[in-house]
Amino acid sequence: MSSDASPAPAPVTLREVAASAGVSVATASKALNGQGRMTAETRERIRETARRLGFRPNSLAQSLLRRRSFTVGLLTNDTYGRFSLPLMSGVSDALVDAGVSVFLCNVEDDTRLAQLHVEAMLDKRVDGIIATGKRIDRHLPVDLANLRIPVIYAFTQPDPGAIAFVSDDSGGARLAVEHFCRLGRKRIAHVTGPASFAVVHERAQAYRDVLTEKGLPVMEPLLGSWSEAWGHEAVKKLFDGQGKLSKTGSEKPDAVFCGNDQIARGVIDALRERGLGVPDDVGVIGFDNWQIVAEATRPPLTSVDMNLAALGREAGLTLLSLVGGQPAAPGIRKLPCRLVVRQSCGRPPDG
Amino acid sequence: MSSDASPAPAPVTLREVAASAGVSVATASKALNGQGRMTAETRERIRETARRLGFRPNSLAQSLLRRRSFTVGLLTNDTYGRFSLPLMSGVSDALVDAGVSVFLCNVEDDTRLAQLHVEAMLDKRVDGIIATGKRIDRHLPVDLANLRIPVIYAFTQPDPGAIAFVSDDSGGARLAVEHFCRLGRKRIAHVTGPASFAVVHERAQAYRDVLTEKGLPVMEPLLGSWSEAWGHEAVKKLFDGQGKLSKTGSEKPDAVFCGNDQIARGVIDALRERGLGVPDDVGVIGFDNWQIVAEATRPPLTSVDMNLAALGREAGLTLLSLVGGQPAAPGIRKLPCRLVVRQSCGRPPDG
DNA sequence: CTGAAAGCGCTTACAG
DNA sequence: CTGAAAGCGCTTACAG
Repeated sequence: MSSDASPAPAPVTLREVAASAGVSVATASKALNGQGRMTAETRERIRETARRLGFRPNSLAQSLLRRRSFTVGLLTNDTYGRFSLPLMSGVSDALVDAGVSVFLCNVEDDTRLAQLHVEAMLDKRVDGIIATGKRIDRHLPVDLANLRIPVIYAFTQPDPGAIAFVSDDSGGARLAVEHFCRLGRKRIAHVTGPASFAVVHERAQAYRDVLTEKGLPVMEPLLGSWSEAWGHEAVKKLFDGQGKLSKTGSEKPDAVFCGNDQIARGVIDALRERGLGVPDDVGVIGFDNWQIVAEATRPPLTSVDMNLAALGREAGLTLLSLVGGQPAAPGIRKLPCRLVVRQSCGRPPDG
Repeated sequence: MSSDASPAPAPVTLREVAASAGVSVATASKALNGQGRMTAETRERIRETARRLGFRPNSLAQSLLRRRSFTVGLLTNDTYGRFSLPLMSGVSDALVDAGVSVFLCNVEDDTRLAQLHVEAMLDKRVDGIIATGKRIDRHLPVDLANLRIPVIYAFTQPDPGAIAFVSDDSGGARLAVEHFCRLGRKRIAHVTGPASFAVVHERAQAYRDVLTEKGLPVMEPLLGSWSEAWGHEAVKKLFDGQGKLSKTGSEKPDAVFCGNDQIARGVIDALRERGLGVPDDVGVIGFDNWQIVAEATRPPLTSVDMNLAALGREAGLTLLSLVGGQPAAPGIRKLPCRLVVRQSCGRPPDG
């Protein structure tokens, strides 16, 4: 009972199991671990005794011997994290079945706090560390380069020579733009976030590449903030006054690929407010597939999903194999995004 | 280096420090822990040696002796959790300074998974457990009642006789409705979530109580889903046809208190679409203070904040004191909400 | 003032 | 086939 002040009964130890079964602790240990050689009856008797007493080995003692704590540290600065959360749950899922538990370390952007957490992890002899964050192009405020345990970076800026998993933003952007092309859209605009984000450039380049490949006009991407308000403003820029399509003169876009779902939401609302139909007049695709936003948008938003839970899984499994002594090549692994189709793009012309 | 296959150098042990300083491990231990009696020079020499070698005590060994692992388990089923996240970061912040690390256990609504995590926690000899979830009136899919370590419930249904922290939803609702009254609103409606949620009734009752106290007309709360779509629909019900105010006949509301921010967002959008101004014609208040929604709403949404980070802090500190052997009375502690005023309610009449 | 010994709970060679 | 011994890295009475 949580509120009961009575002294908690100590957990039963191997020594007690051994005594109760009339064997030595060594034999008891071997019986339970399937090690050594003994009669099947002895082994079964010991196992039965352990079961009866509710014996569970003290993981701290085991860790001390094995030099392996079956814990890992998960560092993140994405406190209110819509990015961290799926990633964390992916990591956790990948590890729980291996009996590995995850320490959650909220480091904010605070070097002192980050240092504190890293030291706590090291003191607790975690088997490895996963570093994650809220953007791919920023490093956590702490140096993880020369630890004596494996480190995996996921969705955050890695140290040189490290192993990192990130989403393939370029591929994700291609998915979106190619989807528009497949639907017969011809004048595709791109409204995205600030120039200070690496992904803004990466996605914009993919946008340009696809349009160039398809022989469609490329509009200069509109950079702004990651907000609905910017979505509204961008629609004003795109649909007021003369259009700015490089090849076709003054025609208005019939599709907008947005850098995130909030921008897309703003774009869709602004289009509706000026009497433009989505998807009939203009198709819209977002990025992040933030379910709660994408589904509330009218109509529900088609969006690029970065597969962050899968990314977390991969990071977790790779860390596990590193801890297990398997080698792994350093470098940045880009994991594919996927397009989640809802109703903001319409059907193919022949569909 | 994470990707380097060279054998990791073992961490330096107390034995090495002792050898290097020319003392016994016992003396070294005492020197570093400020225990025992020895000359100031000896102590300082040992400390200096430890510092020079980068000695950090193995927390696993210490835990084994002290019967205290300086870890706690945090169970949650709020995977994509906008509720869990601030709560978790509150817990983590409260504990990190005490050197206590937090195991993140994502149990979903899966009994097997929850059991697995609880056993892992017990095996790892966590000092205590914090159970949290996505709603106050649902129990996690696992029994935490008779563990031999303290358990604190936070924002989830507790076991009888346990210690729990929850938000004061009734008080939060009062805050909202009284704010409307203070601004001179007279016909205040309430649009909220499904009847299956306890908080729906608790908040609705507070809504009725305040209006009754103030002698204002009480409208029957409109129950629906926690979605923007329901916000739209509710506006239709409230503003189409004849009004349904019990005392004043057919007058339309001049204020809507919403059960969450998404409903509020839908209400505000719907009002604007029918040409009603917020806050001039109708004031709107939400619940949850989900920043990203509240700030994107036009105008930005006044909302009730459940202070979940503070709730997490309290839960963490209380667990700490329980672990430290302080007694604490069982029962449910309701922590106050706060009203975050933005622009959806207007200024007071004389403001 | 300092060190040898015992021990936390377990595992793993090594004897018998 | 089973057990005594040593040891993981540390701390804490207890001697000296």
